[in-house]
Amino acid sequence: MHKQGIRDVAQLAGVSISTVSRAFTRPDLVSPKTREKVMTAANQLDFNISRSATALKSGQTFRVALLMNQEVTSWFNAQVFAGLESVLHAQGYDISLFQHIDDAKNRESFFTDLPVLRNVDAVFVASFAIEPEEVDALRRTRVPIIGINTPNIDAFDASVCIDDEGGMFKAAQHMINLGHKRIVYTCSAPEESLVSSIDARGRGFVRACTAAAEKDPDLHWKVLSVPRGRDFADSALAAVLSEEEFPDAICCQMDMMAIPLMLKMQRHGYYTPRDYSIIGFDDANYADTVDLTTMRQDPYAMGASAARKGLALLHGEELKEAHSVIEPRLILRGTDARRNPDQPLVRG
Amino acid sequence: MHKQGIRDVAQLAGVSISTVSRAFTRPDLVSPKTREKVMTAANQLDFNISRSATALKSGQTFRVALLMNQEVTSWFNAQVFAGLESVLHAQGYDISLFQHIDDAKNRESFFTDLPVLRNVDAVFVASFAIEPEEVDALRRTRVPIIGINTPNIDAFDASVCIDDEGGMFKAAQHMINLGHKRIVYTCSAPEESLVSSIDARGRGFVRACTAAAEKDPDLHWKVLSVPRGRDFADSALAAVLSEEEFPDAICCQMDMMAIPLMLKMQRHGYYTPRDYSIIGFDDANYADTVDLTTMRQDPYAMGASAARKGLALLHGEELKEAHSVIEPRLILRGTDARRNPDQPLVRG
DNA sequence: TTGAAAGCGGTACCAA
DNA sequence: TTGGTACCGCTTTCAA
Repeated sequence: MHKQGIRDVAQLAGVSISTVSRAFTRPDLVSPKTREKVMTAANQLDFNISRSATALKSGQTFRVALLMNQEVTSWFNAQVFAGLESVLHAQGYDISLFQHIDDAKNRESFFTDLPVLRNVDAVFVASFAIEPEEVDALRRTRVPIIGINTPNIDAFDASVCIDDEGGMFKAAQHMINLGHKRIVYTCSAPEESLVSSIDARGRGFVRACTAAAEKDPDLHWKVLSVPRGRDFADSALAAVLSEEEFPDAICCQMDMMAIPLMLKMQRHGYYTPRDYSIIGFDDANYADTVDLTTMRQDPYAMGASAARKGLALLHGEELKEAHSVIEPRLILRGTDARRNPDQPLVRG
Repeated sequence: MHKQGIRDVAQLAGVSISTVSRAFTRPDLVSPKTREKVMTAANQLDFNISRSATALKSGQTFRVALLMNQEVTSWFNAQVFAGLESVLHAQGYDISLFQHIDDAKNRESFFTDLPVLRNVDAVFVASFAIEPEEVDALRRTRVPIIGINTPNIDAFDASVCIDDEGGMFKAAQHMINLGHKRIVYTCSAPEESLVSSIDARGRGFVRACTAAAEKDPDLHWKVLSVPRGRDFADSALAAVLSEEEFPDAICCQMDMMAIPLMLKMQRHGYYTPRDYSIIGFDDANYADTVDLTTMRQDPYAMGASAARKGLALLHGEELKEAHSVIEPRLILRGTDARRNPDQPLVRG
């Protein structure tokens, strides 16, 4: 039994191929009984409209590209992907995924070969900055380019970003307000090759602490930067434990840093909130389980929002708000406590 | 400036469109200097071969479907997706994702509308069983159907599964061998509508315990089943804590259950491995951080393997081994310890 | 090595 | 409301 095409259906139903096409795409233009005949025939022959043919004819590709750092499997990337998917799949779009764009080789080959040229209807960029010349390359696709948590937004037709700097400013301010005097910020060092959206968080921390330290000479703060990589949490743990004085508050660049840190700190005798306060960023997996106070962002919602903007753009609509900035929200849980000023700082 | 097509390139390069086509797809059939001319022209006009047109002409769709339970964002699903993606993307295939097939409505509409009919080159099914009539529906697509951790494999052209039952048998046996006498299995209850691959794990537990209890009358075991859903870990915690006697060993259906359990148990004064042993299943996120002894499976590798099988199948190749079963591996970490027979069981 | 031309499976305009 | 038909952009056979 051969593959059945639109003309087989037309023949079986005793109508023209135009009518078959309309029965699928504009059913309202076909009389009910004709439509019925067509659908019966189609069902009988296991026929369905070919997306490739529709795409070719329409000039659309029904495909978008998603560029990301590292793996899809990370919490942030998976959420963004799922958010995009939730609105795009329903509209008949596939997502063509380009992972590990932070790898210099991938990046180079992506932007020179530009496999997306004439092959996607929109490009989404998640959480890293693209260079001016890469922007130029992307522009050649002549499709909307939408940023999600991208450090610079001017290169994009639209964007959805959280206020990384403001969020970490709030987190640090919260620690300051609790009376903490020795505050550290643990983070993975920015990479020279790639500006990532989370690098702005450090600036928020520094800004809050600088301002507070001016008014309060007893307040000390420090940035503990460790290499990005598999074991960055262990590196951060080592960095904290080898400080001259144990901090009474830790601001973490992200929950994936904060959670291992607080868990492993226990093994060294430090308990939160008894001995120190700790605040994360993201409200990622297990943050609620370990009762971590953190700054919440919702990458799923950001992905969905970006997808809606992209869709609007490629339908030629004007966006009311092309660039959205979302404020992360302080989620108070159990790892922050007011410092008792009479109690000396704990030592290991 | 209008969109540039193959004939614009042909004209600019002073060749025919056939030559342009060949320059891209069969460069070896074109003389070097002609190819050079074509590529220069193509680059100048931002031209690239259209995947839609290639797809239409070739009869392939360059798209596969992936059906899954629940969200892509869960550890297992994200890993499987990434594994598939890692081999399929490189070969020019997109993945069309169908999530939440466990939802009765989605499931119904998917199998009756069958949107994948004539629109994918292969179908992958992750971690749930499909009904005989659903198999029939899928068969109408006339494309290879590949299972990943599917309870029944006979419906599939190929499959990659782990031995869920055998793995949990090993886990339980390990607890038994450590001398534990009150062993519980915590799990989320199977759903009536959907057979999931993890439901086999309970059988492995029961089999190991039944055999051991026959030889050792002091050995007691029990299955603690809680409703599937958002707070299944809290339900399991409650179930364990409200047992008449606190167990000395806990086998968990999955790490996502074991990790919250061991963490929250601490708040109630129970520490592992001091007071009880606990073993998970999956080796998922944070299992290493919390030092959880567990059974490892590698869904990323399974996805990649399934993808390779699917590709082979749709190229018409014979598979050496259509159905693979992978044994999960016991990863010994810090949450299991030999029970001291002289020490009475702890009480809360 | 290159070119001409027939389709792949639809869509949509124009006519009836 | 329905049918005829010219494409959409590429691949591929056949001929030159």
